[in-house]
Amino acid sequence: MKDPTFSDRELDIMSVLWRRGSGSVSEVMNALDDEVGYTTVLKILQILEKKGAVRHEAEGRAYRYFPLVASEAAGETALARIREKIFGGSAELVLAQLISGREVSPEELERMRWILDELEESEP
Amino acid sequence: MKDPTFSDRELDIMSVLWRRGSGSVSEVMNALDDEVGYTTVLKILQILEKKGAVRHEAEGRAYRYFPLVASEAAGETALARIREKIFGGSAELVLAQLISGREVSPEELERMRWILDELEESEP
DNA sequence: TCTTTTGTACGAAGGTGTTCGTACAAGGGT
DNA sequence: ACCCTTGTACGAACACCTTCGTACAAAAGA
Repeated sequence: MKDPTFSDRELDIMSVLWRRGSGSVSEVMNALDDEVGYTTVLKILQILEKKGAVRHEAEGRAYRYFPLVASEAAGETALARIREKIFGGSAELVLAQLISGREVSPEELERMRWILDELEESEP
Repeated sequence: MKDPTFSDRELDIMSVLWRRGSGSVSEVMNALDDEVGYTTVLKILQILEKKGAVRHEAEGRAYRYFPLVASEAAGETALARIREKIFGGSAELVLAQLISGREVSPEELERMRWILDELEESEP
């Protein structure tokens, strides 16, 4: 699946699968923030399956769904679009927006510096 | 307009207005990457106007459209969603994805460090 | 065994996004 | 005066997303 993109509800459901690793229909339904009917969740999982974003295995009488698209791949696509269309292609502006208006712990800040350090080492 | 979100084509068009500051229908149409009919662009601008995302002024016989929603506001909404749903709420992971697989110039890297430095100063 | 529960499959309805055709108005050029 | 260009307005068509009702199957409980 190239350049994976997801609609709002699809993303909600993929998000559950990424967090938990897998999920039955009822597990996913209960993990969602909004109240969504059982058959609605099932339907969207079937749509995601047709798209190649998830697969399922039988588990007793029910199905267990697994993500096939990695969250990083979805993140790359989504982030690239935002950077390009909203921030004029500037990664700095994305970073600025990312940390503005939220408290970032010193530990997290440390780790973010570290990420930048690593980049510098690999690419001199 | 609270928590501004835009569909694909709407975002394309807002992006043009953000970059250029304003645009007539034909200016926007020509600035788009895809080939889109004149009346399609007009229609979407009218929809954006009804939503309160743009306004227009008469300019001769034509209209000139101006963005009312700031790109930062759209960016905040979009980025928050991605961080939450795709990266499990982690800003570090967003940063990691942001710089992975693209060359980042030393100057840009410097400026990104500087953004983190500034945050530390303001929030000790 | 009969009923209830738990599950999948599928179709239909309603909403939104996207596209363009067509209609119509105003100016410019000849 | 008459067309051609350039512009807005609007409706219709089509696709996709989201939701759920209904149908049906299988297992569990009475």
